[in-house]
Amino acid sequence: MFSKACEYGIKAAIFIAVNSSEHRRVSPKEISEEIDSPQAFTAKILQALVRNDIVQSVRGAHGGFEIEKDKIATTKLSQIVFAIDGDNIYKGCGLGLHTCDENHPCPVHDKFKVVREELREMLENTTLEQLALDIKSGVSFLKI
Amino acid sequence: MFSKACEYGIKAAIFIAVNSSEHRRVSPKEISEEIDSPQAFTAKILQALVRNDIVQSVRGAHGGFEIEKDKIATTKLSQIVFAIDGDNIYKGCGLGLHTCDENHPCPVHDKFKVVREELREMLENTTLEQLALDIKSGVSFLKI
DNA sequence: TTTATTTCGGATAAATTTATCCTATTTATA
DNA sequence: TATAAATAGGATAAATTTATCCGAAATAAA
Repeated sequence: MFSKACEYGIKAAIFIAVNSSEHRRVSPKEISEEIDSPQAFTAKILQALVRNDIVQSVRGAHGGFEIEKDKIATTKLSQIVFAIDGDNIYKGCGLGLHTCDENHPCPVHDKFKVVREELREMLENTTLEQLALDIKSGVSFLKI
Repeated sequence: MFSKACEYGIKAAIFIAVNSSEHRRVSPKEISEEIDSPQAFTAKILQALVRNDIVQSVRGAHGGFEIEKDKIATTKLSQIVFAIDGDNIYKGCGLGLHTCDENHPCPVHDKFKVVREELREMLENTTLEQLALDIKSGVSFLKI
């Protein structure tokens, strides 16, 4: 469904959010350990999140990654997915046609529309804050 | 969402179904032209569909690919997807956790469940016949 | 100002997916 | 039985995704 990069990106953002809410910056090393992902690759994905203004980075000693408090509440899952995988997952044609719309639908266009719409809504209605809260309270998990 | 291989496989199966319903066998060349896919790669995918007993092949002169009439009506989209991509798309964890269930959910487990369920239902309730009929009547399209 | 710490970013490698090529095998028919 | 027409399948290549490595740049603190 999502690329590995996107899976790591989502989990990393959640972990950063959890720690930022407790005023702790975290390093790629810490992040990759907590979300069980390759460190250098995760660092690349973090760069993408920084460029897309989803995560803040602080270079140098005592640096690390963090997310502003307001952003934790306002950032949607869709923004993270978009920053890494683009919007093809909930916008593109299910069978890869270049043009696929009501006038020129692929064979699964109508049936797919429902699923894609459900996915889009889910991504747009889920905030980093909600996901981080469940991790903090031990209701959900980032690895294993 | 689906792999390229899976997209080609679905479109190929629909095209074969359309032609089989008119008692015509089709070749990989014809198929790849009609669904706009690379011929040799498509041929590989057809082999997989044959091995999974979704499509029949007839070797030698006047051979080609076909689908038995009953199978057109009973084959579900889910079977084609399963034969090529497996069931990870609607069974696996959205964030790639090895274990992800009610007892040990990933952060998006509950929210994802709805989408995955919708997808699974769609794939299991859509038959090749339905898709082929829309192509025959010019309501939907296999390329462009 | 030097040093230690930390992210940034380019180069490269490994793995997987997508795609091509060529020969073997099968089958109908002349 | 020979030939032509087809699919099967192995080997290989190209493209993309995933992953690693290392030096450059930035920053806090000694």
